[in-house]
Formats: sequence, C-alpha cells, structure tokens
Amino acid sequence: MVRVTAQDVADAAGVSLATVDRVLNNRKGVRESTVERVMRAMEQLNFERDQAAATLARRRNYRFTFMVPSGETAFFADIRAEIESARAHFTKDRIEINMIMVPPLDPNAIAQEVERLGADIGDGVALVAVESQIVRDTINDLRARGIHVVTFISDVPTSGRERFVGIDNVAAGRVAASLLKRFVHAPEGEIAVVAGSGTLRDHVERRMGFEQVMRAECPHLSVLPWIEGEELAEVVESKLTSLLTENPNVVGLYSIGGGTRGVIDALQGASQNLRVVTTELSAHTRAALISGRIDAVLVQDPSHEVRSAVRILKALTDGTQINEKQERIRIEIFVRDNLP
Amino acid sequence: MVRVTAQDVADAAGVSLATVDRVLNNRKGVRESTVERVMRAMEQLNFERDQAAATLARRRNYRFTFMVPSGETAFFADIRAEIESARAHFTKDRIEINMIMVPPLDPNAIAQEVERLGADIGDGVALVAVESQIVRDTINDLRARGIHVVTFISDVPTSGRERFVGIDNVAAGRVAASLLKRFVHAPEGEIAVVAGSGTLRDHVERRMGFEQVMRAECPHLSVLPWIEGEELAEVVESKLTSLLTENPNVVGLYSIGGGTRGVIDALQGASQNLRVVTTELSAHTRAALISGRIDAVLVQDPSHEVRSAVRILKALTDGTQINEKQERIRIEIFVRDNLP
DNA sequence: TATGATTTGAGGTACGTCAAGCAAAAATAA
DNA sequence: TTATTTTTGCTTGACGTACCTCAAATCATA
Repeated sequence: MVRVTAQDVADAAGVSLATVDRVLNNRKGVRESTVERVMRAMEQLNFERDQAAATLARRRNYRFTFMVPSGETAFFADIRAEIESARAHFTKDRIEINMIMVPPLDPNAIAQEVERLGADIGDGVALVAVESQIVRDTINDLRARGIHVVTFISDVPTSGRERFVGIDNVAAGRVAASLLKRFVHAPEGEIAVVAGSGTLRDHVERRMGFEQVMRAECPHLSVLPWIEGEELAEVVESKLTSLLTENPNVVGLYSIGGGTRGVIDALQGASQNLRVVTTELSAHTRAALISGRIDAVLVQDPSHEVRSAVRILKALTDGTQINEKQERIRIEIFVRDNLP
Repeated sequence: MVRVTAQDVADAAGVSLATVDRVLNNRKGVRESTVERVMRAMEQLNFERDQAAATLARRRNYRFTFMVPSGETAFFADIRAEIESARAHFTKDRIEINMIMVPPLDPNAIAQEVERLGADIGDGVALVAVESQIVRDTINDLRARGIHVVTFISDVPTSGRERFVGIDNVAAGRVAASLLKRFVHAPEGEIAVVAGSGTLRDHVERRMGFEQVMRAECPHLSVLPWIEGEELAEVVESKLTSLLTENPNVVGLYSIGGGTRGVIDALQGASQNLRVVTTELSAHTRAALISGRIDAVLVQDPSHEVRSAVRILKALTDGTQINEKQERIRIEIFVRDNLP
C-alpha cells in the first residue's frame, strides 16, 4: 500500500509541487485551467492529503471553545467534566479546548462572552444554544468571521450553525411515551409529566414528542398538566408529591430532565404500579433503576457528545469529511441490566 | 500552548536527543540510570510523543487482519460491510485492513488461516472467536509472536487475547428478560426463546442472562424449551410456527440471534398479545418495529465495533492508552421511535 | 515590441520523530 | 597502565506538507 503524495499529483498533472501546494491551500496565482488540471489529477490518483503531516508542518494548533451553562444539573456537570477530560485527551492531537461557563438560559450572556473573547475564541465554537434572536445573530456573526459553529445538546436550527451535536429530542419524547405505553398495565389512568425548563428547545421538543404518541396511541391514558420543576430537585419533589396525593390514579410518569433527584425522592411512598421513565444517568437514577423504583432512563452520552463536537469542529476547520455513523448521537435507553 | 518535544526532554535530562530517542523506542545501549533520568524528565515535563510525527518518520503502515465468519446472517453481513468501509476510512491514518472470511463455527479453519497468512497477518488481529482449545492455542501463538489480538463479538476470556470488543452478552440476555417482564401484561403464560447457535459463546451467554432474570423475577411466566433455528430463517419459521400452534398461551418471545426474518414471518398470524424482543437491526426488524409487530430490538453497533477494534489494535501497537469511554460497546435498545 | 502583470518552477526551511553511522567519552576488564 | 566494551553525543537524511522567496516563463495590453 503506497500513499499518494502531493508530488505524485504534481507529476501526474505536469506541474510543480509548488503549484499543487497552491491549489491545495487555495492560494492565489494559479490559472483556472491549471487548477482544474490539478484537481483532476488529485481525483484520478485518489489523493488524500496527509492531515498529520499537514498539521505538523503548519505548526498549527486547533483552538475550540465550548460554551456551556453553569447550571447545577447532573447532566451539565457531566458535560463539563467530559470537556475537561477531552481537553487533556486531545492535546496530543494539537487541539486546545477552552471551556467557558455562561449563566444558563441567558442569550445575552452568550453574546457578551463571544464579544469579550474576540479572536481568542479560536477556530470553532460549540455552544448550548438558547432559542433567541440574539443567539441566532451571534452564531451568524461568528460564521461571517469564518469561525465554525456547532450547536450542542440544544439546537437553533434556523441559525447558520453548521451542525447540531445531540439527539433528536422529539424522538426522545416519543420513545418515553412508547415505553410507558408498554410498561403501564392498568386499563386506564393518568400520566404525570415533570418538565424541565421551557426555554431550552430540547425540553420543549421532548414534551411534543411525548404528547404526540400519547394522544395518538394511548386513549386510555390521560396526560395531566405538566409540572414545572425549574430543574430544582426540591421544587420538583414538593410539586410532584402533592400531584401524586391529589391524583391517586397516576399510573405513569415521564421526567423530561432536570431535578430528577426530586422525582425519585417524591416516589418513595408512591404506588408500586406507577411506571417511571426519566432522563439523566446519575447515582440517584442508577440506584432507582436497580431497586426497580424507576423502569427506564433515557440518556444521551455526554462523553460521546463532547468527542463528537470536537471531531466535527476539527473536520470543519480541516475541510475534511465527517464520518456520519461515528457522529450519530444515540437516544440511549437504560434499564437495570444494561447500565454501564 | 506549547508542545513538549523530545528535544525539551533531552535538555531537561541533560542528555542528547539521540539518547532520548533510544529510550523512547527502547533501543539498547543506554545505562539503566540514564534511562531513569530520561523517564523522570519525561514525566516532569509531561511529555507525550507526537504519534503523528512518529508514524510519519517511521514510514510505518499499520496492518491489521479481521477474521470474520462467512455466514449469511444479517449481522455478519453488516460487520463485513463495516470492515470494508473502515478499510477505506482508515487508509488516511496509514492503517491497512485485511479481511479474511472463515467458515463459521470452525476452530480449525481459524487456525489454518492464521498459519497460511504467516507474517502477512500484520501487526494485529481481530477475530470472532469460537470457544475451543484450538482457538485458544492459536491466539496464544500469535501473542507469543508479538502480534496483538483482540476478540470480536464473541470472546474467549481464558485465552491470551488482550481485549474483547463487544457487548456483555449475559447482560443483553438480562435486558431482554427485563423488558419482556415489563411488556407482558398477562397474569401468566409462556415465553418462547429462539436460540441461535450454541457454539458461539455469545448466544449461550444471552440465554443464561435471560433465564436468570426470568427464573428470579417472573414466576408467573414459564420459559418453554428453546427452539434451535441454526440461524436459518426457514428453519426458524417452521419450528416457531408449530410451537405457536401447539402453545396458544405464549405471551412473550425472545429471539437470541440469527434468522430473525423467520421469526417475523412466523409472527404473521400470531396473537396481538404476544410481546416480542429480538436482535439484529435489518430491514425486516425495522419494518416489524414500525408496524408494532415486535416491541424492541437489542443491538450492538457493528460500525462502532469495527472502529473500536481498529483503534484498540492501533493503541496496542503504539503502546498508547485506550480511551475506555469511547470503546464501551453499548447494548442498544431500539424501539420504534429511536430507530436511526 | 516593449511593458507590466500574472502564472509557474525551483529551492529552501521547518514541523517532531525515526533511524542510522561514526566518533568521542566513559566505564570496565585485563 | 592499556585494551576493550559500553554508553553517549553529534550529525544527517528521511517522512509529507506548509510556506516563503526569487527567478523564469507566459500572458495581456498598449
């Protein structure tokens, strides 16, 4: 197996190495017809520039910034830990990762941080987006400056972000409904929903998906007005406790995210016939899965998401292809027996 | 961020670059005390050799061989396709992948192929192991020759293989039981199990896990003697059809692997109260999930497994660390709504 | 045809490591 | 002490690409 080098391309195209180099790095001063000739040669020889050698020669360090909410949910704590660990891991690939914490759910904070960082923001940004015009504008400004942007966990599809790294949250909601539909044996009853925040697109979408399926396929189950827990365990617990007292016929529960600990605490005295699906894989949900108090947990793997965001940002700055299969973020279903 | 180079280490240790290089590639001719001094310097400076530059300089091509069964199950067809795709994908990292097909379930064939290949087998091997002394010996011989070995999909833990790339199959069986336990609403009934082959350790383990949970937690469900389908759709279909006719009270079904198409065909006329968990994500299982004829599919991601095996073999030959989180192969649960 | 602008070639240096060979220094043996 | 072996330093040339300069060739325009 012999690698095709830029020199080979030069020979094939009948030009010098310097010209191939100019084409490769689209420097100016090459006639259009020559560019095409070189391109053809590259295709024919199936030339792939050696990225390792290139970054070596370039003395290039990739610099990416992660902007994540400073909130205290278990999930974002995980995310931050994974970013730290990725920072260490990726130095060997000359990738420098910068983590910026921003107050959660605050579009202005994102915009301000981006402004404050200026050029220090590096070659690319991964940010947990909040649905807002300010964020859209910020993203578009970054793109206009040639900085790559991926949204992360929570998307703003209508912005110029190049990619979204995360799960399809509508589908996640549908999965939750689909599971509860199968888990709940009662011929009729109520379903409780503990919502997280309504500002992040992800939670809204999950609820949408959940209700779609419930409405369409579970006429025997009625979804109660959802509880807003503000992602705070204490709030969740007290609200859920009173809901369960007031509605003795709750047979299913979906916790959309944030404050899951409160859900588990509130379930202490609940009926054994109450089937539960939550999000977040923490010590609490693990214990509850093992004890059988909850039935399934729907998760996105933070470790995978961080790695994926880094790889995608690198591919974007290198202008190389993205391996779709590798970057597919799964909606993972954990039951007691496939806990990692 | 400045990279620490071998030259920096040399300066810190008060030796020349050449000596650092000797230590780095454990060449002989360096006094023990000097080796230690260099090592200390490397630790202090937190030196990480630049693998990219190293492979570039070494003019090294990694060569790995995948030995996979030539069988016709959808799963192994997928695996082979993924290996092909990995072969293309990894050339840019100077990794050459060789795929050898061996007759399924035949330990001698594996041994013979290894012998036939000789040194052509390259730097490492990934093989779908069959439980057998011959295979154990073959693996140990390879290791003795300094060739790295990982088992793949199906393990032989008592051999000298350095890693197993695949899922915990006992756990997979437990998951299946755990799901069926929740899916089945009937107060009592029978559970049918369609087994694959008994020679591959993976299927045996899945059955173990399944029966563990069923026995311990589902006294109201009795597991019927399992059907041996020999991984052939036709055989599975006919055997399962007669089983369902003879046992009208079958309320749950677990298909362990191989010939899943036959399962689906046999289910055509079955009771709507029959809950079904299978393996393998194919066009057939997809369609059946969507139609609701089956409830869940348990899968291991072939694409991930192949990439993981390659990365692990590379890390082993480089002597670098393995990123455990990245290499965790998931027991994936697919329902209708999280299909990729 | 002369002029200037654009395009191309040639060549060098660098990136961090590997892999040699040879000479010098140090340690060990006689 | 001298001879021998072992250890170390020094140097050089790759690997494939980037990036720069300078000169030569080609082209367009007046």
